[in-house]
Amino acid sequence: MDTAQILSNHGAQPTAQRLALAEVIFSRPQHLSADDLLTAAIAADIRVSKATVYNTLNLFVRCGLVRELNVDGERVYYDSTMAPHHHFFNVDTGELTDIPNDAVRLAALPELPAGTEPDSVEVIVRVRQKRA
Amino acid sequence: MDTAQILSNHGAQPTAQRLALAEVIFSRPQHLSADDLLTAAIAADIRVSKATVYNTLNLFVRCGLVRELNVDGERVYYDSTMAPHHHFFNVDTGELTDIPNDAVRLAALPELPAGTEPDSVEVIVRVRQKRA
DNA sequence: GTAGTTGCAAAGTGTTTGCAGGCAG
DNA sequence: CTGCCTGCAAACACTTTGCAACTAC
Repeated sequence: MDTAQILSNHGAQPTAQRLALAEVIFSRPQHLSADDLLTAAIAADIRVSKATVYNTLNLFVRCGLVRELNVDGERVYYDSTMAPHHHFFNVDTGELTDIPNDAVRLAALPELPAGTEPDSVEVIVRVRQKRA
Repeated sequence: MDTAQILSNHGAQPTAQRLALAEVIFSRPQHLSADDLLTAAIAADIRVSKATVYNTLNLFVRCGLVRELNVDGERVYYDSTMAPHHHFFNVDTGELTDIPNDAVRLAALPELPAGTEPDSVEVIVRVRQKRA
């Protein structure tokens, strides 16, 4: 299935910019900020504006194509992999790496707040540089 | 032990503003944004500026008196409880509630990235309003 | 005195938005 | 034609910073 099909199937109209950005995002599993994506897009000769990058990322999140990651208050990261998994966050370098889902086992979820249903579970393991 | 002692012991000079803000923060377990704290402080007739609220919260984080929470990209929340525990985040209402630490059990941590040591583990269980 | 703290306003960063022009169906 | 998309610049929200006045040891 090609990228245009994937976008359509998720309810996102496959415009030129969105297709090009999707190709960059889904070229490999990665964690990108909006600015990272804009930079990568420009490097790949994609003619796209900052506003469209932001609009597209928000759209992709709503469509379930990418996942939003909040690890530090500075900026939002977007994860090109929707498969459930968790993250290491190196607080010294800002580096984000994946933890396979099966490497983390949670006991049965505690009782949810009244009137709510589960949406997702995110585990962030913060690590720091080991000092020599 | 009084609040001034606690601040001193954590390496924070106990100034009038810091003491007053600490009283608000530690009056009960809660999750506050910087603006929440400023509002609460003003309501409590504490004469303090926005800059000092931000400086104080950052200081308290560095001193290990409060914990920073990143749940949505909008703003940072500060948790008045240092004891290890996790959080429910209601994506519809923005409400944050605690999950007791023992309600979540993690399997042994996966191998950390080379050259790093563990810092902390944060589990966020996102929930949404159950539609009627 | 000296070093650290405060308040104000200005600056900074990341993100969103209003609007005119463009493109697609 | 009509509705959605794009780009630009301006607006925005949150947070940090420069600096002068102040406070505490």
